[in-house]
Amino acid sequence: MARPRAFDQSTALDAATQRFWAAGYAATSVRDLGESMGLSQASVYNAFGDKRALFTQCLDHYLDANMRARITRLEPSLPPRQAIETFLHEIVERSLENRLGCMLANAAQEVAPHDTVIAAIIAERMGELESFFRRCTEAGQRAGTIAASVDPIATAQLLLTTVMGLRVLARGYPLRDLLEGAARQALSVLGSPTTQPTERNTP
Amino acid sequence: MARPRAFDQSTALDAATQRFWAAGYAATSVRDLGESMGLSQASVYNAFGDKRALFTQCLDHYLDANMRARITRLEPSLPPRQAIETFLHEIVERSLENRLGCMLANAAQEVAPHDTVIAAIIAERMGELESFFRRCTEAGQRAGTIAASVDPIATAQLLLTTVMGLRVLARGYPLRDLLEGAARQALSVLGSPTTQPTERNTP
DNA sequence: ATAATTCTGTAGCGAACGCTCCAATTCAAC
DNA sequence: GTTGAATTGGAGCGTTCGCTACAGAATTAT
Repeated sequence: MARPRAFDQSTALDAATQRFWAAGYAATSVRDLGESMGLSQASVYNAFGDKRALFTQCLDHYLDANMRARITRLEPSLPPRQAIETFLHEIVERSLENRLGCMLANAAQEVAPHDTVIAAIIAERMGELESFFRRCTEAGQRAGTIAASVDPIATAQLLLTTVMGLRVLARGYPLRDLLEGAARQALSVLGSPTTQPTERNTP
Repeated sequence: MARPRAFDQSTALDAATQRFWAAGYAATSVRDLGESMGLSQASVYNAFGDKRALFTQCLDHYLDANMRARITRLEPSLPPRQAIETFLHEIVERSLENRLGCMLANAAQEVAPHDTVIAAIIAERMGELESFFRRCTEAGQRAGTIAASVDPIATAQLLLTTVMGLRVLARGYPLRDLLEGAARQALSVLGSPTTQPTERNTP
């Protein structure tokens, strides 16, 4: 009983996400977003609300498609220690492919201090990543691949911090050697594997 | 033979730095900066050039007054391992005092990808911090307070990454327990002290 | 076909942006 | 005291900002 949308909502959200990811919130105008999505400004507002509402949708979209997808892909399919290692290695590779960094880290720095709603989203998602690292650490200890002496909570906290730090370096100091060295050293807190070696690509 | 400035250049730079630090580059207008400095727009442009030039001066000013000052204060006055530990503890404390995070990390994320000159400044300063951590690690090994088995380069890379990560978390997930746990775990890669205990505040 | 309802592009709103011009003011040098 | 160079505040330049009003196009229920 009404005219249907001439564009795909999810595709448009992808395009907008890419823009926000690359340029940040303040430096991206609604005109830029419309151009990326192939829409007029009116359609943007009609379909997504105002700029801030669109940003939160993009942030959720990004986190579902990247961080959460990575967790749900790695956690059930790999031994816990390898899941942690692969997560970090993938972050390093993605960080070297482009210098966009992580939209979560970018948003945490630019938007969170001035927007309590978005800050809550960010804190929740960071907690989600921290929990993933803690679950994997504890599972690795039960499996004997991670030293029983390490503190799973502090380890998860360090790994979360490391991921965020890597994402900052990806934007400001993007050297492969640096990112790989930091990731390798962070993983060293898991201790030597006690049953089977799970290290990869470490000369 | 000319009218002198009615304001102190350094004081004004402090005020501008605070503004940029809190709100970022794009979200701070020259009118905001003038208001913070107590100057009209014309005086701002006359004394500091355009907005971008002012930002680079603020960034340098911030880094000299914070990061570099911290290094030059700690490195000569503390044993190397304690210098590293104190550096991280101070970062945690500063991060909990306010949620401004680190202007270096903020700039790396917001400005560096779109400005090669500022990107070069940022990379150089990050290298400076990395070098500090490496020097301290090597000195600690010579002094016997840091395990000889650790890799000083990778350790410095991890510590740099940790500092950047802590600064992101300070803005998006500012929990004392999280920051302290991450810092403690990062310091654990230095190994157990072999001569005298230098740990502090670890229950 | 007609009516009802939603989408789309254009145009434009007021406000804020970075930046500049200019007359008035101020103070060291002479 | 006069001169001259630099600083100052205010007005305003053109542009872009987030957002909206509105008329026409497009589609389904009747």
